[in-house]
Amino acid sequence: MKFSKSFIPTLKEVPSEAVIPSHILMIRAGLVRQLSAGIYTWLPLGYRVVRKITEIIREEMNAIGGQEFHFPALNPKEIWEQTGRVEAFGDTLFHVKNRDYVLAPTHEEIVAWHAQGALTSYKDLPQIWYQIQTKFRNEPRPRSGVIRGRQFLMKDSYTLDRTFEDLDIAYDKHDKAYRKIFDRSGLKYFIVGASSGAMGGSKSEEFMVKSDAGEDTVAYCGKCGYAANVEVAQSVSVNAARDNESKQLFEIPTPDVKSIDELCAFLKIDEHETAKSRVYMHDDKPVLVLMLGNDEVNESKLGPALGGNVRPCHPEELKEISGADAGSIGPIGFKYRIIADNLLEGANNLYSGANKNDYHLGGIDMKRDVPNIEYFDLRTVESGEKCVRCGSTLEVFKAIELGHIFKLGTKYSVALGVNYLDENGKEHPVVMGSYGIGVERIFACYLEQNYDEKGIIWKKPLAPFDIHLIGLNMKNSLIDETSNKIYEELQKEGYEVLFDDRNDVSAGVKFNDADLIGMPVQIVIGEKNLKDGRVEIKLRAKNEKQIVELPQLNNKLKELI
RNA sequence: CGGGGAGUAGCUCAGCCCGGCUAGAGCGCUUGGUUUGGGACCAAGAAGUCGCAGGUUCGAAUCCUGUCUCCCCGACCA
Repeated sequence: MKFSKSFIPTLKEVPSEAVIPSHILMIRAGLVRQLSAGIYTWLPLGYRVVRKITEIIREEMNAIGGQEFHFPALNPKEIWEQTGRVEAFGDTLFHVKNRDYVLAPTHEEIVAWHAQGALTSYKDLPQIWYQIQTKFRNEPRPRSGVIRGRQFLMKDSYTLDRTFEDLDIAYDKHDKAYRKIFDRSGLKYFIVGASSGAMGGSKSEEFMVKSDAGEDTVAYCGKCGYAANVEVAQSVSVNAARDNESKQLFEIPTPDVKSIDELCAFLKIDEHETAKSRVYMHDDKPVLVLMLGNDEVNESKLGPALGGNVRPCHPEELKEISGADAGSIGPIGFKYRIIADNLLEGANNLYSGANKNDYHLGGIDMKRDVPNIEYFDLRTVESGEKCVRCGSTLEVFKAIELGHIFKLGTKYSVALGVNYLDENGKEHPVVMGSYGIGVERIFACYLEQNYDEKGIIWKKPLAPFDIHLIGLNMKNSLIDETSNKIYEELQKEGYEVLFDDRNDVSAGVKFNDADLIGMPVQIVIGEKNLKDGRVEIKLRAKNEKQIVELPQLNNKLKELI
C-alpha cells in the first residue's frame, strides 16, 4: 500500500481524550478514531490489525471443530424476556425505541433459540457454534479507549452437549484454543479461576493481562501461577499472637485517638496487638466485624459469609448501636452479633475500642471475653503476602480481562426448551457452555505490552504490514525508481508492504511515522547507501540497523521475517 | 448515579478571575520557492456561529441560569 494514497492520519501531539498508552498510540498512529463515548471507528491501518486478530481466532476455533455463524445484533425483546435477562441486564441492555427489539450484548438466547427444535437427537450433539460480532452494551462509563466500549467486537462461542461430562471436554477444548490464540497474538497473560456471577453457571476461568488500565484487581503468584481476583483471593498471613498469660481487661483513656495508627502511636504498641471494628447492618441487624490491626474488611467476602443484604452502618447509627462513635467501638459489651477475621482466632492481650468515646480496652482475650464470636476469612490480600499454594510471594495488581470461559449448564436450554432425546427416547435439556474473547482487548493489550517512547512495536502476527519501505527523497529519480522496483518485488515475494512514497515530507517525518506506526521491519532507501548499491534494514523492536547490498535484500529478509 | 476537570481553527492549548475595537499561538493545511538520513526553512494564504439555549449589560469567549457533550476517580460491570 502506498502511503501517499492512504488514509493514515498520524498525530504528533497527544490527543487530550486519551490517557493510557494503548489508547494514545492507537490515535496517534492513525489506527482508530472516536465517534462518541465508547464508540470507535477503525481506520484502515487499525482494521488490518483487527482482521489479523480475528483470523487467528478463526483458525483456532475451526481447529477445535467450531462452526462460524453470524447471528443478528438486533434481537426480538421477547426472547430475552423468556430468560429474564431484560431485567437482569437492566440499563446495560440497549433498547430500540420504535420496535420491541434489543441490541444484543451477548448471544446465549439466540443460540438456544436456534438450537431449540433443531438439535433434537443425541446424534446431533455435540456442537460448537461461534461468531465474531459486534456487541452492544450501554456501559455507564466507557473508559480506557476500546477496552470498555458501548459497541465492541467479541468472539463468542457456545457449546451444546448431552452431558456435563461432554461439557467438560468442550470447555477443555476452549481452554486450549484460548491459550493458542493469546500465545499467537504475542500476549503475556495469566489465568484466573472465577466465580461465574450473573451468567448463571458453575466453573469459569478468566484470561487476564496485567495492566494499570485494568478494571479487576488480582493477586498473582509468579512461581506457581496461583491467581485470584482480590474479591476472593487468599493468602498466608501471620495470625495475631496468643501469649501464655492473658491479662485482665483494663480501660485506657485515649483522648482523640480514632484510627489504629493513632492508637499504636499513642500506646507504643504494634498493629498486630490491635483489633479494628467495623459495624455493618445485616438484614436490619447490626453486626460487628473485627479485623486484625489495620486490615480492611473485604466486603466481597463479607457478603457471601453472612448471606442476605449487608451494608456499612451510617455514622449516626453507630452511637445508638454501640454507645460510641467510630474510632472507639470494640467487641467487649457489644450487644449484637460479632464476627471476626480468621487471623484473630484465639488471640489474647489485644487492644480495641471500649464502646465509650475516647476510651480503649487492653487485655482482650478472644476466647475468654468474646465467647460467641464467629470467624471467617474477611481479609483483602495485599502485595508481599505469601501464596496459599506454594508459599512464595504474591503480587497484587490491576488486570484486563481478555477472555472468559464458562460452563453454563442448562439454564438457557431449560428456559427456552432446548431438549434432545437420548438413545432410550428420553428427553434431556442440552448442556451449554459459553466462551468470550474481546477482540479489541487483544489489540489494546498487545499495545500496552509492546511500545517505546517512539511508538508501537509490532511483531509479525498482528502487524498491519510486514515491511515499511521508506523512499527518502522521492524527487531523486534513482531512489524513486529503485524503491518502486523493490516495492513490486517484495509484494511478489508475498510480503505485505507499506511503501512511504511521499515526496512532500522530509526524511525525519518518514522516520518518525515509521517508528510510530511500528512495522517490524523498515527498509530505508536513501542516497547515502544507494550510491553504493545498498539499502538499510532496521528492526523496529531492537532499533538495530544493518546495511545490505541490493541483491542480498531478499535473502536477508527471509532470515529476518 | 456521586465527586472532579474540560468544551475557543483539523490537533494541542492561551485568553475568562478583573466584560470593551477586527479572538490569538504552536503544530497541521493551501500556494510558490529552497531543502531531502531523524518531525527542515522562507514567503504568502485559507480556516472559528468561542458546545448549545436563555438572561444581565450600551457591549459577553469572559458574568448569571439552564442544557448537551467529552475526560478522570468512584459506584456498576453477563
